Amino acid sequence: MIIELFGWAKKPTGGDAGETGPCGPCSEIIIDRGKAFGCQKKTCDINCDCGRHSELWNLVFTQFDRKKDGSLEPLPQKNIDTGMGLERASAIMQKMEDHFLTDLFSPIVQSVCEKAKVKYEKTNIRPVRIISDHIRAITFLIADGVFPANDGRGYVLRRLIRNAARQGETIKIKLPFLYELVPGIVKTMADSYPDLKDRKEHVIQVLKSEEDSYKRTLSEGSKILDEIFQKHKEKKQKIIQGKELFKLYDTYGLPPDLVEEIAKDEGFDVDKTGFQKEMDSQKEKGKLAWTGEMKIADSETVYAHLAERFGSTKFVGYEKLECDTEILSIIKDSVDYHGKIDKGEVGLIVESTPFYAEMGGQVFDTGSFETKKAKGEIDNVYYGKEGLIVHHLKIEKGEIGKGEKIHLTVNKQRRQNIACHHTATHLLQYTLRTVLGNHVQQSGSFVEENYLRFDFSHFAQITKDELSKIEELVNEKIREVIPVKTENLQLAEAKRKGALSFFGEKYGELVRMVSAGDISKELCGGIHVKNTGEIGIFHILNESSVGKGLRRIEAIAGKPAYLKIRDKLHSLEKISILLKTSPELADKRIQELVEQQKYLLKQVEMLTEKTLLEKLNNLSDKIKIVNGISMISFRTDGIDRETLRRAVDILKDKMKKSSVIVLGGVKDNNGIFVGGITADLVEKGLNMGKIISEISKIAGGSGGGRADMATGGAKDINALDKALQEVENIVKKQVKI
RNA sequence: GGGGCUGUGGCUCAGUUGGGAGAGCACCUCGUUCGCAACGAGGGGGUCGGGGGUUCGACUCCCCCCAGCUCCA
Repeated sequence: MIIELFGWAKKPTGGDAGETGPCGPCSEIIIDRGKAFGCQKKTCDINCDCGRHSELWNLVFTQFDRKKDGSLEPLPQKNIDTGMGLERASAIMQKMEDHFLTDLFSPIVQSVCEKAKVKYEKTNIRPVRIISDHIRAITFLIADGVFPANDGRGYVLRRLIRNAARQGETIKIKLPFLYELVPGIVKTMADSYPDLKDRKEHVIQVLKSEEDSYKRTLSEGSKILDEIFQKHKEKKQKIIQGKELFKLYDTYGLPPDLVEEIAKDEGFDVDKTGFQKEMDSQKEKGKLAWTGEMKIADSETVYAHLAERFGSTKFVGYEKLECDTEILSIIKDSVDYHGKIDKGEVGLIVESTPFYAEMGGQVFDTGSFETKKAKGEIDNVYYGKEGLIVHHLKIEKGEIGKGEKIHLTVNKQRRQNIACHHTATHLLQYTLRTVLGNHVQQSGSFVEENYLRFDFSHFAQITKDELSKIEELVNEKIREVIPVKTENLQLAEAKRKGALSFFGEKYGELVRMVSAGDISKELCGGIHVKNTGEIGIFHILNESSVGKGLRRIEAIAGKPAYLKIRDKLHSLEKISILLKTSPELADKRIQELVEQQKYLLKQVEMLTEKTLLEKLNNLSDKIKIVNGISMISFRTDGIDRETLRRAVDILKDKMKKSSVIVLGGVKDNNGIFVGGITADLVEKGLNMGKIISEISKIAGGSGGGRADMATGGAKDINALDKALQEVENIVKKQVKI
């Protein structure tokens, strides 16, 4: 029997009742699977969670925006959210009680059980279900090009992996194990998702590496936890505080339930409510930091309105660099503006444009505009809403208004440079796959006027040799002057022709394929040169790691590359002139100089020490003996703090027991004091820190240190000698006490 | 985007109100040994992640930046 229910839904992503945001009425289709599936109780109805009634499908008619005061404001754009659970549907179709026993899941469940050497029953059910569910999601996410990371969707993936790993432990499977489940999933799902097969190795590699790294994180965390146990045992405290529990999780990634388990073995309790408190306050902080987004939300609604009214902006930039068109709307301060505007910066919507808006990793075009009465610059172009291109104008002269004709011109040189970099990026991807292997997969890219960045999956460091080879091969393809073609095709047709698509990117049915001869075919909406020869030069600037298994290459192409290389050569030339050698020998020469400098510094050190020793040898007549204590208080200028300290050490060594040494001097117009006393005097209660502190004060400075060694400074250099004379009196005073 | 933690010799790390940069392993030299992590003596090696500031003096305190780990969104 099918029951249809009507109700009210908050926004589909959840949240507390009474929360603000989009909402509307909803209907749910609930299926009554018959008494046999239920709890048999008389009270059993659709609210009973016994499993007899199953929500098969739901529809949410989102049409209001709930304000803080509880009022409902109609949304400018209404929509219907609908969802039907595939697993539920198949469970019902196959008349199964448990989703995990349908043919979608049972092979996965089986392999998990085999791996863990457990049966699918009792307390094992929960962990096995979680692992089965997660590993499937994990496999698809990684196959779609997501990498474990600490933000965004990559973070969601990481959480899934860690949670699954955690569940594995409860049924005694040791990390790493998840990656071994991947082949089974690929086998089960490959019929419906043939792409999965090609990505199998990639998924396994990424997953295994993430599992290994999690294992490391856990063992690092365990060390910290052991320290906590140790400390608490000393204090005879048998509870792990909420704050500590939170810190273990927040900072070291140790899940609280794992800590709880280990703690129990050690006879400890954990404060879970305290943990929750800390967690809530962190969430609160995160929310507060979000308020800065409000303004953007404002302009988003304006763009939504405009997109509804005018539809997509017609892009003519593939063929033309300038065009005449009509002003449809002017946006000022996030409002659709109706009057004339003669100054400042505004957003502009037109009927058609040659300007490329930032998308697919390619930077926007810039350029200029002109109407009968006005002209100015266009310095930013972006999508306000899907398909709606917004131009950011700087009006320099005259005034503009809605409905007027306008002439738009793209900056040609800049556009050409961007095209060079974009095509170069495609050649780079081809080359990477040739040199490093087909596992290379684009995971991000950015192209602008004089720079390109390409992130891709690769599991080892790239050697210098490989890097030169890559640069060399790209340049070779440039010199082969290969024509670059673009064609619009059906998605299936493009795939058949072997076009590379960017995993995780959504494509419509009709796609644009950019190909350079036979070597590179990619689905791409960006701007390209007509022939690889236009690129001229390609030069790699840097190679680095962006994260685990992810590398980044930064490069430069076209005229900017030529200028860059020329600058580099110029500075090399300048360097070689300074070094009085040829560019080829410059590096060796620098190495020599560095070594020489090190040697010379050491010589200087040795010499100062030597002269210092000679000086100190002649000091015996300056020793004063008072109450059995040998005292030296001596001025020697032009010596730095470090050397004076060594001098004090040497003297201490020479004079052996019961000695007080204070050296003072002026270096670079600053007065310095350094003093030391022998260990036996420290025991008697003498304190050099105090002595230095006092004499520094006399000379208008301050100072201090340890009982056996101290340093200080003098601002009043003229009082330096007087201060040194005072040493004797201070020592006498200290000895009396 | 917002927090937390970490960054010290080739490696693993210590460094306690700011006051001489250290240990273990590795390396080099000499000697004793020559049965498996040999021993003893001596030695080389550090912009204390980078840049500012406070101070007589900063590995240590303050500010900014970079990298890694981690949590939240």
